[in-house]
Amino acid sequence: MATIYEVSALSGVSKSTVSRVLNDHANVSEKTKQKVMDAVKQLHYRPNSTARSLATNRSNSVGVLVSELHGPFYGDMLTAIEIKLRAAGKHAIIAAGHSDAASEIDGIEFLIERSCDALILHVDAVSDEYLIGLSKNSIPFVLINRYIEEIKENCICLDNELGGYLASKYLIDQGHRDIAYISGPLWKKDAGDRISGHKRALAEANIDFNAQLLFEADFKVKGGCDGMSYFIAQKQKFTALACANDEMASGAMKVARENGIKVPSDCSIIGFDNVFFTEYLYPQLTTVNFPIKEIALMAVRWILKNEYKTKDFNINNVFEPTIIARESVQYLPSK
Amino acid sequence: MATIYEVSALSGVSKSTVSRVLNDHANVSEKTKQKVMDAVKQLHYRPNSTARSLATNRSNSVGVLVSELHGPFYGDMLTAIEIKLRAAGKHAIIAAGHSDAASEIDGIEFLIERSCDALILHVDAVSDEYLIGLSKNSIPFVLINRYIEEIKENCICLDNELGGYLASKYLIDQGHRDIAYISGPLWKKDAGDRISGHKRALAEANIDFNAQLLFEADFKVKGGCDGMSYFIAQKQKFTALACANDEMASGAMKVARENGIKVPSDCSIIGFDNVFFTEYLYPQLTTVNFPIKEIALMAVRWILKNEYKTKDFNINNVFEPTIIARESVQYLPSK
DNA sequence: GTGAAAGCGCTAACAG
DNA sequence: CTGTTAGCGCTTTCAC
Repeated sequence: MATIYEVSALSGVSKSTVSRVLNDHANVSEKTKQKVMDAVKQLHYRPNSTARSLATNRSNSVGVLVSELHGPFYGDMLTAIEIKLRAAGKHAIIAAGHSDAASEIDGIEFLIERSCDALILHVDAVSDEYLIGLSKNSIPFVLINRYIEEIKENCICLDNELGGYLASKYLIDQGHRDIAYISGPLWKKDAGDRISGHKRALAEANIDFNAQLLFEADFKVKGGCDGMSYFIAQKQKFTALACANDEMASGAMKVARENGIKVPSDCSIIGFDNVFFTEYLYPQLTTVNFPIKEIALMAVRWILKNEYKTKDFNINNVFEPTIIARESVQYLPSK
Repeated sequence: MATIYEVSALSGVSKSTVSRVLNDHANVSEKTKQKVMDAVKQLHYRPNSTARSLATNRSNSVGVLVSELHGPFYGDMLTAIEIKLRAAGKHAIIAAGHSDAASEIDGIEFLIERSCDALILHVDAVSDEYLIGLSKNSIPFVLINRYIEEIKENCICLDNELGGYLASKYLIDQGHRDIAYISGPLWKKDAGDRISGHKRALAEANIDFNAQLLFEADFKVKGGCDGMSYFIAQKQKFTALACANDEMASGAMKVARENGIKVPSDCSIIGFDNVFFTEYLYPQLTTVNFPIKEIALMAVRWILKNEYKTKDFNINNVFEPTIIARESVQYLPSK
């Protein structure tokens, strides 16, 4: 790899000047600029960004930490972030936290060390305190899908409680009163919020919350399978099932089918997230839309505004979920 | 952020010595080691990896370039890579190429600039020549899912031709002779290989290839929908459909259902990749297994062996696909 | 407009 | 065992 020295030598100017033309600084004559550019081309020169970072203490790259790398949800999020960042001439450095506090902190520190200018974090295991502490640090960051009062300006999230409420309200409006619920891990904030919304909807309709109709799973397909199997074994009556995400809903649907339970005629099912494949399930899954793409884009705007001062965007910190009605929920006439 | 100078000052030793203990070099007395460690702890010192990279010309991070960041396929691949790399104390820097040659090259150069030690590439737009040229460069890289004769040692891939062959052979063995095919973009090597395999299976069974039963799509769900719609409109007779990937198969299944075509009794469908959600479709999709996780892991082993000389792994360059029989293909009794 | 020189934070010979 | 001295490749005052 050619260095700035060689460019300087070949073009016959000092390396300061080379640096100037490379960085579009004012006060460089057209002629020398041309000479430098020619040398650059001839040598296939590309500045070494490590050296540049060291000198400027700035890397034009933002670190993105997500809990998981797979799953449709994170995929959509990362894609949106990468495209938007790249369009702004910045780069994304992506790492995974695997929903484990130590691993998440390790990931954050890795990204800071790599001299990222700013961070986009989607973490759930790390404590609020850690994050609040981090905010006193110099590195700016946005938190996706998490709300912490003390640093709410840094948070961009969905109103999960409202989502949980809307889902169950939708079921209730369709005539259901015996509603089972498959939750995510209750220690996760979003899982907790969604179930709170569920309970609020029940309360509003004067339906007692039945603990036997609650199953705590893991946000994965398998958990949905387990949940449905559990409910079937319990022999509890339920005409509808709300799931805290779509993967679990698809698992539940599969088990229902295997047990001869018809969806939606025997049991209505509603998901959460509106992940791409919900549309390809049979029946197509009714779910709650999680505008993850918009949220991810907003996170990038936040970074562009607060770290790179590119433009003065309006930042919207909380997004509202909406119901996507498809085929998996059916009206239940009251007896 | 504290620097090595401050650690040196606080502990009362030179920065070389600090550097030595930080890097576990031999010949440092227990006592000074302790002093340094104390200072490190006290100052919350973490070495700046940018400076370190510049000095060593090595970053302990490997660049991963994929065509897309979303989709179950890439998600599984990235997860496997990230976990394995991290277990070896290395880090992944991930970028996307978006199946566009310029963008892919840009991504590769970005990763090189960031002084990655090695690269894992999953690219399809960039030319063979570029890659061959790159191999003459100093940076080692593995190519996932692409075979180039000249640099075959760097390639880790699936035998796509065999996969295409097996899929259609499976259909033929089930009694089908009128087989439609929805392909990926034909300029992509893997799409081309898969269809070659399809043709070989047909030829072997003395079935003429019918160009009207071929639809070139884009490997996306939408393409599968379009393909199925096209075949229906054509009014060509076909009792089975092979799709070059699962997303397209799911799209085709959806359109079939919307048109009253029952899968598999009216039309058998086979996919390719064995992506996680195939199991949650209805009927569950019969498909060709693409051991992407194993392939991704092998790529990391390649890097560990060739760049970091950690262990002398055995490298397996080509993997074989297998049929995963589920519910979407049915035996067709000959008349 | 352009060059010289210092320095970003760290590692790596080379002495001692 | 430890300190001194050069850099790694680039940016950035400060002179001219």
